[in-house]
Amino acid sequence: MAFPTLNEQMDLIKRGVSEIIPEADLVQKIERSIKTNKPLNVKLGCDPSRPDLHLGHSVVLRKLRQFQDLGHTAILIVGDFTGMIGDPSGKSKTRPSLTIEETRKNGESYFDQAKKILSPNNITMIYNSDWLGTMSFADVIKLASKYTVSQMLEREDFHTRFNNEEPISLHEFLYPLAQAMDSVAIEADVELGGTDQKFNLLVGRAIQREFGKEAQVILTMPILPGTDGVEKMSKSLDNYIGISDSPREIFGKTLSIPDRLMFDFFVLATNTPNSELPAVKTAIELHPRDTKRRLAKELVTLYHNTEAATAAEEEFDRIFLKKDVPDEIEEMPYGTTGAAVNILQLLTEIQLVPSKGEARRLIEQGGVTVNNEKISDTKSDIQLSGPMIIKVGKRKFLKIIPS
RNA sequence: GGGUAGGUAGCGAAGUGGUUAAACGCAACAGACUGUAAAUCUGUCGCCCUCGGGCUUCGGAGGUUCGAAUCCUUCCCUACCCA
Repeated sequence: MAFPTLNEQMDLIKRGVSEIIPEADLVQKIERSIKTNKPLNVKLGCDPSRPDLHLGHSVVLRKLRQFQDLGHTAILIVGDFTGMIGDPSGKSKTRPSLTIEETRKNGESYFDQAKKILSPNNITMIYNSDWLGTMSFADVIKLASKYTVSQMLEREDFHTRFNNEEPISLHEFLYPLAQAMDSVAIEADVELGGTDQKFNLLVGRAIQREFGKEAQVILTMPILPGTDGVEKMSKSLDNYIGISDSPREIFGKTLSIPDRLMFDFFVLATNTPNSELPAVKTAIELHPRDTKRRLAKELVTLYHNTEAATAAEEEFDRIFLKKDVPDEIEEMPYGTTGAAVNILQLLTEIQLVPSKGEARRLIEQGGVTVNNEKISDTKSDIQLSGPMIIKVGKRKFLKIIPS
């Protein structure tokens, strides 16, 4: 097959990237690849500690996909071994370690989800226990001898934690080295990662050289902020848009991002062509609401389809503009017909609200309706006369069915 | 092994005997408004209860006191310095 020209490749590769280190090496590698008709090995290590993928992960996966589209080979490394360490990059705390079984299981699920973004044609998935698992303690000592403590402390989070007198476990120093061994093992030409991975990726270059290999080029992508607009998108902060979320959720959550984040989302998380990006920027200024809707629809389309996107938008309007109810509501059998239940008891028993105190607050704040009627008294009793729709806040719905 | 400084609500961070269920910031939630689950404004943000109040929280356990997150003892955890 013929590769696109250098310029075409670089245009696509450079979209949205934070850094390419060093860019000249990348150019050289691509030129050679074109000349010899040999694809580059593009490495992405996936962190199997969190099994659910969201748009944050998609940024770098999408970059990998772009390399695939250019004809290169994607090598997805499931860090089943490094998962036992738990990558502490960008974290202020040591991560909990996983067992190899857990990381394997998460790796499978990661791959399943990544398939929504990656092409199945030119991809290899490998577990790094393949090579890390066969290293002896002597091998590890030898590997560890190739890096110094001061070099490790150059990494920002280590540095900060050290200065703040926070704990750094010894095994955390092994993580970058282990990840570097991955690059040695698969002879990576390029390794992708978030900007928080920069240090680890650079160690890969150094260790590849130590092992007499050509050093990889590193390509870092910006970290996508979460829906709160403050923290990095992550499941534990519940500020994420999952790629397996329902159309309704993707649409709604997207509309909840702050306006200033819109452009980054377009660049990093959608297929909007480079040529259209300037127009998008203008549109954000002129019609922020419509542009955010467009973003939301594009994201739904990406992970579902166009029809789902249209439906999600219609449903959104129905729920939030017309204050109507969604057309599909979760149902739950509850109580017996004819019985009367106190509203606080009802809300906590169906678990729409964690405590009666919170239920009381919500009612006082006017956030609870039953069959579209606002409940204003916390002492109200609800007559269970048939299926009833309970709404709490803006977006929690449940239909209860008395027996 | 010795010494010192720490461990406060989802996070960050005040508070060193009593109007402290615990300032403030972030995040979250509700309402109003709008251009959207944006922005802004208001309110909420330990549990229970009807207002009023009751109960349990500040690493764990015990103690002093009318009264402790705040003082003492002991245990656990972290960092730093010395050996």
